[in-house]
Amino acid sequence: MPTLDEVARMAGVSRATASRAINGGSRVSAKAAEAVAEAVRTLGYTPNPAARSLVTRRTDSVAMVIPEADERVFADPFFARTLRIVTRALSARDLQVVLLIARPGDEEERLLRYLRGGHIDGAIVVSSHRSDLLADHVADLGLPAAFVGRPWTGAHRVSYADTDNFAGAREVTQVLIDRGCRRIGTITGPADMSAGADRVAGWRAALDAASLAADAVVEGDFTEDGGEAACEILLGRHPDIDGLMVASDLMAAGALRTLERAGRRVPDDVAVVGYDDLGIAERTTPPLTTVKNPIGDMAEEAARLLLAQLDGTTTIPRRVVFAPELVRRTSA
Amino acid sequence: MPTLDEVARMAGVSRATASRAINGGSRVSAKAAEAVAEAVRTLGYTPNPAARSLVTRRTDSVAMVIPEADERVFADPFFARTLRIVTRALSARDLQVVLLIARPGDEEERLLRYLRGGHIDGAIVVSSHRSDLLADHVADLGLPAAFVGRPWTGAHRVSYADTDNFAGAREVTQVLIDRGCRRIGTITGPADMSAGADRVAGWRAALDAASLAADAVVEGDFTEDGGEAACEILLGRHPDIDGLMVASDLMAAGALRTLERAGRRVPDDVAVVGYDDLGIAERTTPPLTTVKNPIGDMAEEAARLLLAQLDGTTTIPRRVVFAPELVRRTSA
DNA sequence: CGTGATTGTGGGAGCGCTTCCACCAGAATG
DNA sequence: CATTCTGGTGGAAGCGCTCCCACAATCACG
Repeated sequence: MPTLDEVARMAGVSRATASRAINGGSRVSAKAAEAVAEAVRTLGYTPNPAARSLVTRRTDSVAMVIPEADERVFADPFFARTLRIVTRALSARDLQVVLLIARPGDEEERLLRYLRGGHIDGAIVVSSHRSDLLADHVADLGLPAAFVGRPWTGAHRVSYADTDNFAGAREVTQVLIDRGCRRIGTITGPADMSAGADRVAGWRAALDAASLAADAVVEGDFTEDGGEAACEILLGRHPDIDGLMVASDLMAAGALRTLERAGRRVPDDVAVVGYDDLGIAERTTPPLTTVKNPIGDMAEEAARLLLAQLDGTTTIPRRVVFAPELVRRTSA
Repeated sequence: MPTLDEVARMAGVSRATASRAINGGSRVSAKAAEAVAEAVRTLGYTPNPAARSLVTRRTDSVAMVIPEADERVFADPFFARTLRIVTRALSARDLQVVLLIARPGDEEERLLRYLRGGHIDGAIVVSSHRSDLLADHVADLGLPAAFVGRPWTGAHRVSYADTDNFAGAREVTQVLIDRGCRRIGTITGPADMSAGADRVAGWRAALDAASLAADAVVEGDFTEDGGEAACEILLGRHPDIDGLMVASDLMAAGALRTLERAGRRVPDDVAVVGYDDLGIAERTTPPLTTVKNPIGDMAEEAARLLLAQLDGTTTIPRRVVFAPELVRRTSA
């Protein structure tokens, strides 16, 4: 590996000048700059990132933190999509994305050590569990960071991009009410996640406004199998259900399987709505009426929020909330 | 940020002893080790990775390289699954995974600069396009690396884990032959990917052995919409088809949609088999007879192959090929 | 009690880079 | 002609760490 010294020697300049020429090039004569460029080319020189980072105190890499048990992480297209978009947005600025999947509790200490250790300049965190205190920890560290989805705890101390899950859930539940459903149940997301909690709240608000009973509730886990099982329980407890708002399309796909097995026609016997619209909703039979979760916007915005902090443009926490959008198909 | 110097001073030892105590601890007295540990704890010391890396010439991080146009990357569950498994396997060894998604051609130069630049100790590459010369480049660099899936070019120069796509495709095509299909078409993967090419070859071999015509071929792109479109073309050209081997379940799901629209019953009019069995195959109607692509095994093995090189255990390229496994469902 | 091994320790060099600072030529100003 | 600026340059310090090496202390053994 060639070093800056060799480049400088070959170009006939000092190491200081060579360094200046390579970074930005202000205060360097055209002649010197050209000689350095030439030397870099012939030597195939690449600056040693460790040495550079040691003095600049920047690493030009950013962590993408996913505090989930990793079995769940990629079953949901949510994470993959977020990861892809964040990666693209950041690599446009020559930042590398370091992937950190940490089981909560278990590996939290190790995760924090990593975040604190100067490996990375900032972090994008996809986290909204009640139990994890990542937002507080990150705020304590003073680490530039942006959250995708409102963190359950410490939300006011960090920047985040979110969508209005409450409004989205209320709106899609209203679709059920408008088509005449009178006994409307829900399969929720995990109760310890902000998206889960907000969506039940939206469901409940719609029912309350229509003076309908809001007691047919079963908690799911955002997986397809979980939706299938939850729907069975729900059907057992409330056989008279004629409408079902499921907190994610993946769970809704599972619920549809249960309904079919139970001989309930969708939407005639039971109308079903989902949430997310990440592709799976159009492939179910029947295709799901759902709410578009603008995760593309959220992920991009989170990247922007992080970049603003890295640039030092701003240091006060900002929140950006995107509106969800109703998507009508045939399941309700 | 506390430095090693401060730790050493607080522990009442030299910087050298403190360093030894922190790494491994051989040739350090119990008393000194304890004093250092105590100082580390109270100071909240974390070694500066840049400084350490500068002298050890290791970074303890590994690149996961995905040379695909990123729109395609996460539509297929293949990448997400691979990524998850590799990440888990490597983080068990305290290696961080840096995600590199590079559009081929376009950003190849930048990718190679990154790989060469000392940012990472090794790479896991998911690549098997004819056009990319990553295997050769990586071999030229002498960078420890392992490929998931046989690279199209330079395969003999690098370690890789693969599955026998030829055998798998032949076997699943035989299912069609055995059930009495006599006019068997295929929707292939991209012709410039080794998995795509191997699977058509397997299909062809099965038909040749049974003395059946092997001319009903349309190229697909491993996406659901692509499968749908390819199936339309195929049906137009060869309306007499009674069997269809599709090179991926995702494409097969699209093909099933086309068949349904065309009024062909599956499997009675046209029997269909897919490839991959990554979850989607059980959700189609009817569920797909397919071949299990052992990507979990492949990803884990690739991680192992890389670790072996990082440990210096071995330097000669090794290949590991996993057997595919037939999964019978109702589509054929 | 001398010799040689063994264990623990600290001094110091040096990894490759950026950046501060002193310097110098030459242009612009009084 | 003396003076202030400039733009351009190189010397040298120092980022925080590991590890080589010299050295001291302890031990085993004849």
